[in-house]
Amino acid sequence: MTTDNSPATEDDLPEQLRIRREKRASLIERGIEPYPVAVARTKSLKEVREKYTDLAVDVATGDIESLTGRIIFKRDTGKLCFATLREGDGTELQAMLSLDKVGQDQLDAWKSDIDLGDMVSVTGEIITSKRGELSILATSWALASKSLRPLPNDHKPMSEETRVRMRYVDLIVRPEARVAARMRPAVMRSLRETFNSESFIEVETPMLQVMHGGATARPFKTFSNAYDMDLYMRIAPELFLKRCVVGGIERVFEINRNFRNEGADSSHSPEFAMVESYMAYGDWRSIADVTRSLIQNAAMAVAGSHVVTHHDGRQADLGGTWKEISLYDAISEGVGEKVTALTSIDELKKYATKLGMKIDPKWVTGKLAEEIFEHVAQDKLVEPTFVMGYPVDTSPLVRAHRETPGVVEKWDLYVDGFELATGYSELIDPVIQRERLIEQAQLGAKGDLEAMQVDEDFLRAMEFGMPPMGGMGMGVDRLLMALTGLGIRETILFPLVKPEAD
RNA sequence: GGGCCUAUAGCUCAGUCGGUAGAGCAACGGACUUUUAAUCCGUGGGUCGACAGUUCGAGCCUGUCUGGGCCCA
Repeated sequence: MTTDNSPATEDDLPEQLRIRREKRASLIERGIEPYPVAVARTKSLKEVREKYTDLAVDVATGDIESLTGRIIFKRDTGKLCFATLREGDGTELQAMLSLDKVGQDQLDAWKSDIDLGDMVSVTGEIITSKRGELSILATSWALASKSLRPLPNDHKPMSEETRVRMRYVDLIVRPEARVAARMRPAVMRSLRETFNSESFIEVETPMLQVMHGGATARPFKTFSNAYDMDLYMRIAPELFLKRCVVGGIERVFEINRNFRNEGADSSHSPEFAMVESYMAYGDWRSIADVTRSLIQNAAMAVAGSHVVTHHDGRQADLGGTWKEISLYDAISEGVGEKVTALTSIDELKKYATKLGMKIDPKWVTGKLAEEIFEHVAQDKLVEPTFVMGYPVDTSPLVRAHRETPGVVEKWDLYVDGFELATGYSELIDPVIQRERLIEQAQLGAKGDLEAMQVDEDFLRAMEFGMPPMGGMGMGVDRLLMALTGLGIRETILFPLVKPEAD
């Protein structure tokens, strides 16, 4: 936010903001720097907490330290003042200022100049109070940064909107926000370690693409001035990772952002982190094993167990091998009739209508089958479940099932009722691939905004020979959701939010 | 895209039947040398999301718009 120092604006400020600006001005007038370049700091609060774990009540250690933190509570009792300091990871430590240690002037200055939210450096002895609280008893103190805005009530949760709009404040006041922010990098690290231990190589492929592909989704479109042409934000890295495999990076992965210009809700964000991986000489089964390892190792890394505890206390067991169901078996069970990939669209429409579903006339046969599946089975997909065998017409990059006609070797992994990951035996025949992409392009020409384009360079790469392989993709945000039970906007530090009205 | 809920002090929220706007925390002034959301006494702080309408009178009723949340397709 830009600062506006015009007098009229200053006068319009709410009382609490105006008072703090006045305090800042007063400090400067008295020659006290409210934003010093450096303050004394010999240890973190965490280091002090870890060093003194078993002190008795009312003990003076003789150890002098300089500690910093944000003031989160203040308690003044006249000639003795208490303050709770908090540092970034949430570690707190009490600071004490007494008249006999700091003198009248410094004590008065503390009372008048220091507000909740200010950052300070306190120098003094590490002690325990008469109530046994580990504390630093100040001999001197200095302002590290003056806060010009009051912190929200530390004891009431901020509204969901305020939390998202002011994540920086959320991180100061809400422990769950601090945990969530630190869980994402822990999961990322775990994913990379799992890949590394299996000799996968991490690559970075283009986010700005000349044509979009690798998934069926609406892309964000942008424009390059230098190249004078339209570009697309990538919807998936798939086609580039497969080029890597053609080039001999036989086990490859990428963890990076994808962008999809579609709806946003509690499980969809317009930009989301995705891990995608390909394994030469693997297939849908071997890549499913890799996926399970990635998830279970991530659970172990953040929860110390394959059983994770959600924020609401509910536990989810991600351990062991996971249930597998067949997509078409589940549909057949749901509609009470035998349904296969060869069942006609008219039959499917009849079943869907009987189920009370609204049918989009643009849906192809396979899409309708998937919709029926979601309708009849989604509630049953809470424990980790591989749904095996998808229709060919919605999966243009997957090879045909080795036994079942009309089906491709694709699984979706469901956890907590949402789709967490997908995996294929990849289509490696360039001639069939071209046919599939041409079909997609024809859908696109008919107005399907999610259809893929024909990527001639990708087809050329395939024509050089692509080894048999398994591939997978998994939403990192959704993995965090599965591990924590949080909504996607709580797993993303700064989710897209519309600007506040003036 | 459709439905429902929601917007009031810095923060979290009350606000009855349409009749001059309330609480807790926070802030300001004062007291207090062992507090743990300290306590006690006192004080201030509001364009009730925006615009229009109904009405003698609107935080409250109606409409439109904007932001946020939930559910559905």
